[in-house]
Parts: sequence; C-alpha cells; structure tokens
Amino acid sequence: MNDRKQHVINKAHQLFIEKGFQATSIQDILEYSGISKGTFYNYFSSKNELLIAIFHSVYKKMEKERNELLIGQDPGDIEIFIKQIVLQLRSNRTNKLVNLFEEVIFIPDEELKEFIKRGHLKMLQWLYQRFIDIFGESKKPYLFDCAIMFKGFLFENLKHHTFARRPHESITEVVRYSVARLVSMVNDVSEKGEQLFPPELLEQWFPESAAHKHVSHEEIVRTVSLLKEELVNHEDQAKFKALLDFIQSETLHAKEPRRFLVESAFLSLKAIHPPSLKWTQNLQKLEELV
Amino acid sequence: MNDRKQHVINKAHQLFIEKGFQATSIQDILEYSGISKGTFYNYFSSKNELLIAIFHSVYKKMEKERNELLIGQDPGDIEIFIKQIVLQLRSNRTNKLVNLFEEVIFIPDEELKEFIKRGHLKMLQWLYQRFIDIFGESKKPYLFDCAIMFKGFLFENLKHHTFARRPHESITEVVRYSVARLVSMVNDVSEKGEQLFPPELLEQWFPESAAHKHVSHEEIVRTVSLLKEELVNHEDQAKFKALLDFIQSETLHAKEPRRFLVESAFLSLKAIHPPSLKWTQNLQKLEELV
DNA sequence: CCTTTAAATGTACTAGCAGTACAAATAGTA
DNA sequence: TACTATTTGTACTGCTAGTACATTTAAAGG
Repeated sequence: MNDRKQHVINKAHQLFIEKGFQATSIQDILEYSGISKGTFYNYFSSKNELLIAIFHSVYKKMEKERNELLIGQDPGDIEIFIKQIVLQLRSNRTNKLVNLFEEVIFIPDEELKEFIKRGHLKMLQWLYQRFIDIFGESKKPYLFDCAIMFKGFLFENLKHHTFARRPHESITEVVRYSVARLVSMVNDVSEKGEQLFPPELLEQWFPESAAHKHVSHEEIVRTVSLLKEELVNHEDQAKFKALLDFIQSETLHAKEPRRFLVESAFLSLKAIHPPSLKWTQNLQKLEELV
Repeated sequence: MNDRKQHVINKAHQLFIEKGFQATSIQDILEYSGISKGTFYNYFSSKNELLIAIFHSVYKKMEKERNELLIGQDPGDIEIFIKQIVLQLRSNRTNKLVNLFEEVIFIPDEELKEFIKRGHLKMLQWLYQRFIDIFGESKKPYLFDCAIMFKGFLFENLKHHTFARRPHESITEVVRYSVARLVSMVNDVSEKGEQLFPPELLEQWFPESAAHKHVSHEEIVRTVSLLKEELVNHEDQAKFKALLDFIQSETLHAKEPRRFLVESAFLSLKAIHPPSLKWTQNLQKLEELV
C-alpha cells in the first residue's frame, strides 16, 4: 500500500468522522489531503471504493487488537470477552465504524451494500464462536440466536449511553450489564430449549472461504491456549510454550510463514515426554489448521 | 390536507419503498405522480419535507391501529401486546418505515434528524408504558432498560428473519420468541436489582408536550378498560359501556370534542347504582385526563 | 356569461455533485 | 541526459435539488 494513498485514506477518514460520508465531498477530500482530482481517481475508482478501503484498514487493525487480547488466555474466560468488547466499542467510538456502516448501508451501490452486510455477518460469526468458547459446545444450538440478540441490545444500550451523554469511561459498565443479560439469556433459552435460528444459517449466509479463514484464525489461538494448559507443571514448559508462541505468530502474523521452521517446531512438540491424550489430539488439530 | 397533495405523498412513498429515498429523484416523483415541478414545490419546500409528511401520515395510521387493539381489552394481557407488536411489524414491512428511518438518519439535515430521533423515542416511550401495564408498577425502575433492549433484539431478530427469507406469516413466531426473552429479562433484572438507565431519562429527553400527550392518550384507553371491567354483571352495563366508548372516541378521535356531551356523559356515569371504590377512583382519573 | 382569484404548469436557470478525459508539468530512475 | 511513471490542473459530461417566473388552466362569484 502506497504511503500517499494511505495518507489520503487517513485524511478522508478524519473528514468522514467529522462530517459524515455524504456531507463530505470529493473536493473536500482533495483539499484536505492536498492531492489533485487526477491522483484521487488514480488511487480509488470512486468515493465508495475509498470508503471500503477505509473500512478495510480500520477493521483489520481492530480485529488484530481484539484477537491479541486472546493470546495466551483462556478463551472461556468471560472477562477476556468483556475486554474484547470494550476494545471494539472504544475503537468504534474513535473511528465511527458502525456509524459509517449505518450511514452508508442504503446508498445505492451494490458492492458497498454487500461489503457492509459481510461486516455485520463477520461480527456475528465472531460472537457466535466466542460464545461457544464461553458457554460450551452443549449450548451451541442457542448461541447463534444469542449472538444476534446480544448484538442488538448491546448496540441499543450503547446508543442510549451516548445519547445520555454519559462519560466515555463508563462504557465498561454498559458492557458488563449487557453481558450479564447475555448470560441469563443463554441459561433461559437453553433451559427452555427454544431456538429461533439454527446456527447452520451462518454457514449458509457466509461465503465459505471468509468464514473458514476467520474461524481457523481464531481456532489456532484457541488450540494454542489449550495446549499451553496441558503444559502446566511440565519441566520444559517454557521451551514448549515458546515453540507454540512461535508457531502462532509465524502462521498468523508473518506474511510468508517459514514452513520448514514451523514443521520443525511441530517435530519438537510431538517429542514431548509424557504425551497426554488431549495434548496429541490438540496438537494434531493445530497441525491441520496450520 | 389536499387530495392532490395526499396523492403525491402516496406515490412518492411507493417509490421510496421500491427504490429507497436517495435513489429516488424528484424528477421520478414528478413523472410518477403526474405533477409539475412548480406544484411539487408548492406542496413541499424540499424533498426532506416530503419525507417527513410521509412519515407523519403512515405513523399516525399505525399508531391509531395499534391503539385500537387495546380498546376494551386488558392492558396487562401480554397477548394483546404481542398482537400490537405484530401489527406494527407488519405495517412496517409494507411501509418500510424503519428502513426509511435508518436510511435517512445520516442525511445532513437537522430537521430530519430531529424528527427521526423523536420517532425512536416515541417507540421507546410506548414500549415503556406498555411494560408498566404488563409487568406492574413494581418493576418500573427496570422497565426502561428493558424497553431499550427489547427494541434492540426484536429488530435484530426481525432483520435476520427477513435475511433468512422466512415467510412473512411467521413474524408472529419471532415476536413470541422475543417476548419470551423479554419476560425472562424483566425477571432477571428485577431479581438482581440491576439498572442501567433510570426511567427519568425519558422525560428528560422527550419534549414534555409530546410525551404527555402520548401518555394521556394511552392512559384514557387504559382507564376506560378498567372501568369496563367494573361494569361486568351490572344490570345497565350495555348503556354504561356505550357511554364510556362515546367519551373515548369523542376525546381521542374527534377534532373538536363536544364538551357538553362529554360532561353529560360523565354525569350519567357518576349516577351509577352501587358506586364501587375503584369505579369512582378511575372515573375521577378519566375525568382529569379528559 | 364574464371577471376575478387561485392553482398548476413548463421552462430556463443556478449551484453543487461524482466522475471522465487528457494534455502538460513534475519527479524519479537508469 | 533521456526515458518512464506519476501527478497535476482544467475543462468537460451528466446528474442532482432547488429557484424564478411568465403563462396557462381551472374554480368561484357576481
């Protein structure tokens, strides 16, 4: 990505945050970022494409930060989940991602619409996966419903939180309250056995590739965590943890993972002293994912 | 309201439903409704004002229908509430009110924004009042929170219902499911005593006049219902019920209520044979409201 | 039936918008 | 220095919302 191009993206994003997408003209962007019209249309084929570029760059960053919170932690710990949500809401408040999403969803442009729908589904997919971590596989049939509803009332609560001009810092309260509702809701629906939407819908809606990529991304982090738990009290735990961390960062963050290094790391991991059942199972799973 | 003007409103509404607000040009409206540009700007000072006129006319109708469902019914009956919600969602599906709301909320026009915000608050206010009917005064501190959250997850559920291309008729299932969640949620928050937003916020946000008018409107219907219940097994119940119905329709629907008729009706109602305590209390309340 | 008044029309106009085309200027590189 | 790629500025198209106003049509009243 061109530096200059990124600069335009940043400047335009700033303007969109301040004035909104529709109220910002291309002329504004040209003046504010100090480029000419010709250059602009060299970089982006349209104003809408620029917006998609902004979404991309901001969403990527947020996703990365959110996933980093999970590294080395217990995926089932609801406190981590709360932290992740707070992070995303904070990032949203500064970047106005959701606001832009909502502003733009009705603009007559199919590509843009599709992009935003996918963004929403991504969010839902992530929530669903995290709920499985937190509430366990047994609750699975109800967790998609809960993801939908949680998304609904979390954002509605947040909307009125900002509307009430409450201080930025107290977002955590809103999240804690919402999560408390979520927990009760999961119990409620699973006790009563009431389901509205089967989770299979998600796979149906979500173009396989993206869903799968996303899932495996999360799945690697999760599996690494589980493996680390197995290592507790092991004599060489430091060494093995380092190996696991290496595999994780190499596969997730490096642009071109060095295959041979990862493979050798797996060899070392397989040669662990007392190979517990869970360990070998998870290790195999991780290898497949990678 | 001019017939011709109403005709333009209808035609424009049709176009907005089909293509959306932004994708419909004034030229489209002129051709589709068969008027000239001059006439258009005689009726409406702008495209935005036309939209507000549409909102007004559709919302009024929906509000009326929804309130009529309550007439002569027990306001605490949750089945009636479900019917009201279904009605509103159906009306919304044909009129795309909410879609238009959402499309337009970010259009850079202060008047339009204010109008739409008020629409959302009205909805919230109504839900809150109905929840008090249904769950009782004792739950009041939590019912505003619940109204916010219910609004959030109801619409989110509905969004995915339409997204899943499920048949129109099964809306009732979605509503029943959502209401079931609501009931559990009310129990949950009131048991734990957790409150996020105090209901007083509503009065603070809502310009007094509108809120009050709205409340009393509903309140009359409610009080009349209660009075009718008192009449069961009374010898002249038919006559008294007719009097109550008359008062209700005269005050709510007539443009210039005939004061003297209403007053004489009250006189007749006060002269009831065995005046129970509840009866006189509620009658007095009704008189004050009127 | 004719006159007065009101409403509707059509057209030409302004100003702003997104996006295109392209020759000329500038910067980077070998 | 010469070649290449990028950047620039400007002029252009075709669309939009909204304005101005003289002209036509319809309605109402004496």
